[in-house]
Amino acid sequence: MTAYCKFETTLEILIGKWKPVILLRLLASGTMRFSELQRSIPDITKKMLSQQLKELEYHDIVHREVYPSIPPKVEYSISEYGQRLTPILQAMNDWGVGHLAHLTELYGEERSAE
Amino acid sequence: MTAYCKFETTLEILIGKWKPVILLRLLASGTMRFSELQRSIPDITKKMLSQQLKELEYHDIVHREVYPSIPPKVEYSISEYGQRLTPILQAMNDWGVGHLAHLTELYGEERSAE
DNA sequence: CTGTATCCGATGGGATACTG
DNA sequence: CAGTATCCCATCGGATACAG
Repeated sequence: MTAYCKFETTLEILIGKWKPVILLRLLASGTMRFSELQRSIPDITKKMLSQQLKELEYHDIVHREVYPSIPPKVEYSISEYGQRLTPILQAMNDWGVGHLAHLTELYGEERSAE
Repeated sequence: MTAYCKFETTLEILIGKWKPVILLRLLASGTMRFSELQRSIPDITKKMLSQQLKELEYHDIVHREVYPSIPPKVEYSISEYGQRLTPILQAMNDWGVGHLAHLTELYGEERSAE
């Protein structure tokens, strides 16, 4: 019974202003350094990037590889386990694309951005 | 290009403390009155129920049917368009259930609720 | 380079009272 | 019955400075 009410769990893990774009970048590029991610997401601050990555890492969706060199080098990637999320992300993306069109139908072009 | 980065859209529509449980109730029961929904979700306030329903209605996921009687009667249901979300909700639910088990594997029983 | 700490304003959601 | 209005607090996220 309670086992059938857990899509909030998925939602909670994906919630966070920058998690979607971080996931998208990592899915597209495979592996990225901290600074690469930061450069590829112009408006994100180090604090938020670090925080959101840490949460994704806790949930084993993102893998963090540290190279103990000077200067430090840290690489992020989608973990093997995290790959299992990609069909859902893809489905959500497809629905989102269609939905923006649907909103335009309903309310017209000018309000579709709401 | 930009058309491929819209799963945030889906996320935004589903975000809201009570939307998942509202959707679940409506999916299970088909059609429910405002007061039925409120009774079936013990801790929700009228303000939040009304607000979250209004947002779901704006996105054409929930249908609102008003019966102009005294006392007023309003029934809510998942719209036809909204049905197209259910495979995603189901997929998210399944992933969520599996993920809670995964967290238990990773961190043990006592931390799986985090 | 890869972060953490602090402060602070914006937003989300709860309690309560009021209304058509 | 089915909401809305108001106030208030907790959490989230941005700016900036500091650190290993």
